[in-house]
Amino acid sequence: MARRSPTPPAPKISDAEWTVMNVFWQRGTGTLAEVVKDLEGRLHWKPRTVQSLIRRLADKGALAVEAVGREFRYSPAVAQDQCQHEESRSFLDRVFNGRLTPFVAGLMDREDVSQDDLAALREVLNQAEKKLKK
Amino acid sequence: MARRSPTPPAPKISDAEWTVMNVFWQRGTGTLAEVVKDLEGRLHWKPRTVQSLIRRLADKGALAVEAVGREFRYSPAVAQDQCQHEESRSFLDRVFNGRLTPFVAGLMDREDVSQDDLAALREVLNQAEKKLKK
DNA sequence: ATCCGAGGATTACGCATGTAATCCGAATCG
DNA sequence: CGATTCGGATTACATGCGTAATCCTCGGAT
Repeated sequence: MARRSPTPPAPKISDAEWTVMNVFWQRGTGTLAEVVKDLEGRLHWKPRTVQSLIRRLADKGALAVEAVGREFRYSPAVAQDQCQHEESRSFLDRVFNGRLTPFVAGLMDREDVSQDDLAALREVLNQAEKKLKK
Repeated sequence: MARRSPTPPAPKISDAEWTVMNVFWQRGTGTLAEVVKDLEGRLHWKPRTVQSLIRRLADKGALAVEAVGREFRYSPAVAQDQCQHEESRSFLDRVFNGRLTPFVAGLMDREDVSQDDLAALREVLNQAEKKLKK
């Protein structure tokens, strides 16, 4: 499996920060209060904690900040795809020596996958094959 | 995709520690010197660094220690499969909201996959399907 | 007997992370 | 107007991590 060299690497996002970025990628944009709202229930985090994470993300350039009146509105400054891909690569390299197949096989072995998932995966493989042939 | 509940969770292994554990899982067992030898060239690490990592892994129960004369011989105390699976789960949950298909699709989209890999993956899917039916 | 070198034990040290608290100023509620 | 509240800025603080250095001791080379 070969690598292509894409855009410059996105900032490194920590575990907790991923939780926050996921909210932004889903909403597109948001204020502190909105994000806190989105997270509450699922998470025990105090608003201060969320604010800290947002700040760190802004500092490392993962979130863009726009002043709106008294407060700030944040939006993702990095593409979800790219971050996901970089994480995927580093995960595969670290844990599976870079190889995708053993990863998938391991999951299939230890978890139950639905027929639907299987079908979706087959379709993904077909698309990949088509791309290859082109 | 459902989860099964397996054995008690393995100790959490950091990035650098994965590098070391991979060596042990491959060799089966090893002394400090052996591991240092295995790593040199690929890595800039000083032997002291390797020793620190081994110690931490032993402390957290990922390596078993057996005294052999003056030195120690270490071996994995946790199964590679299990660690890989736990990492896989936490990675998928964090980055892909737990879903395997988008992960695979993303990789296929941004990297080139060989025919061989595609075939191997199809085979994995077939096995999973067979398991499902049973 | 002596010195050296390898390993183990202990210690280091700066940066990242998770998880906030405190301080401050503006808007808001009464 | 005074008190409360909310967001931003600054600060906190234990723990983990990456990456070693020091110190000590034993077994081997000279």
